[in-house]
Parts: sequence; structure tokens; C-alpha cells
Amino acid sequence: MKNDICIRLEADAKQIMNCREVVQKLDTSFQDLSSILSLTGNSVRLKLLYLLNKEGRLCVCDLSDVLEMNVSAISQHLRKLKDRNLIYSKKEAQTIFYSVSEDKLTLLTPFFEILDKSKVLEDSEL
Amino acid sequence: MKNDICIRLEADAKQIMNCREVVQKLDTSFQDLSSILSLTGNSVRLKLLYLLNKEGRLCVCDLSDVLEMNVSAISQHLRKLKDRNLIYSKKEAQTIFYSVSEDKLTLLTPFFEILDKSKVLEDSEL
DNA sequence: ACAATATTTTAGTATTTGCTTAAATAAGAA
DNA sequence: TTCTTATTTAAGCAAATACTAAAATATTGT
Repeated sequence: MKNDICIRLEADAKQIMNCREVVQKLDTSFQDLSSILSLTGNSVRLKLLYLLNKEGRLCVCDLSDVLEMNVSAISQHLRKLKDRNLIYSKKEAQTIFYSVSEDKLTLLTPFFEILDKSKVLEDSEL
Repeated sequence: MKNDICIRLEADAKQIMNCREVVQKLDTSFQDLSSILSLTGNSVRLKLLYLLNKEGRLCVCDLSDVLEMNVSAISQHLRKLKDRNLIYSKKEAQTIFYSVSEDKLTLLTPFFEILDKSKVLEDSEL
């Protein structure tokens, strides 16, 4: 780790220190937000969220059918989403229905809008 | 793969087929968006984007100083961000300055706002 | 109680990711 | 040209991720 300290002449020590403080202060926020974004950063899970939002609620079985993927694989993705409270489940008889958490829609709706827009427009903001 | 087809009585075949079509039609959009989100889904890269947006432009050396991380590690993160056009670089003498791409701000600004809000409020929407 | 349905969980594995170290590239200064 | 600075790239490895297959759990119907 010899490259640890920047000796660039132009470097603005005050700027660096200020940035360092901000980043340290917001550290847990960075962790929290990035861990949510990493969940949406998987195409299968993004599809799951999109579908749940579109249809209101769906069970593992439905989702497995739609995405043509193993039930177990879908279930494991749903668990991750649930662990981070992006979705919640409601049991009805043997079936467990999943839905998107209301309080996460502020973050998620823009993504759904981008996806919907790309259906119409060919060139999107991606 | 015996669990491939859902035989749930309640299942709505029309709904499933409709969902399948939508997902297939939007498939590349899901890939594109999720690959961008997976980049923001790493706390180091999220910090890099936040800092570049806040300061306008910074070099690897600065960022390495701020995050107290290896220059090489930072450089590799920057490359990933650059490959997906989330940032761009401008060479000035020996120094390479990175900045956030204008056209990605629509997607990214909400994240920065969430982070800034969490600085004031204790409980955020995460 | 037993079988069928719906789902989760566990274990195993292959791929991907993030970081370290060292070597390579590039530009200005001596 | 050689040295220093600024940065990237390549190689290697440990940890995380995503999927498959099989076993476990739970609920309903017979």
C-alpha cells in the first residue's frame, strides 16, 4: 500500500478532508442504499419487482411460470427482496402472495417508468 | 426441472401469458437497467458517483485519498462506471479527471437526494 | 392418516466480483 | 534520456452470488 497517499501537487487538501468527512458521516446510508440497489441490480429480481408492481400480487408459482425459471430459484430471490423489505408476503391458504412494499415505491417507480418508456421509445436513457 | 409448470388451480393463464409477453418484450431493457443498477449497488461505486457529482470532477488519486483505498481498486471501479457510461474522463496533463455523465443524472440524482436527506433526517426511506 | 399442492430451505457448485500486488503505459521534469 | 508522477492493466485469490437438485415444512382434500 505505498500508493496510499496522494502527493499530487494540484490536490486540494481542504477538499479532500471535506469529502472524507461527508463520506464518513453518510457511511451507513451508503451501505443501506447500495444494498437495496444491488438487489435491483439483478435482472431476475428487477423483473420480479416490475411484475409484482404491475399485477399487484403474485405467488412464486406464477412468477416461476412467467420467467420460466425454477421455483426454488425464484423463491430464493423473493427471500432476498423480502429480507430488505422491498416486498412483503401474505399467506392465503397454501398460497403465499408477494407484493411490493408501499414505502419503497418512491425509489422503485422511476425504474418501472424507465422500463415502460423503453417499451414505446426505442432509445431510452440507459 | 419438474416444477417448471404451475398447476395451481387459481392460476390465471391469461395473466401469466400477458406477463410473459411483457417481460420478453422488455428483456433487453431489464438487462440494461439492471446492469446499471448493479453498478450503483456497490457502496464504493455509489460513493464515487456521489463524490464526483458533489465535486464536479476528481481524479483517481483524490478519490483514493478520500475513500482511503488502493488507487488500483478505485481505478478498476471507475473503469466499470466508465464502461457503462455513468461517468466520463478528461485528461489534463498527467491527471485524468472523472465526472458524472449528464444524461445519467435523471437516474442518479434521486439517489444523491436520498443520501443527502439521510444526513439531516435520521430515519430515511431506506 | 395419507396424498397432493405450494413453498421454503439446505447443500453443492460454477461463475462473478472486489481487492491486492506487481508490471505496464503515459506525460512532464531534470 | 532517465526519473518521477499519475494512472491503468494483468494475474491471482478469497468471498459473494445464482442456480440446481434434493429434502423439509405447511396446508388442504380424501
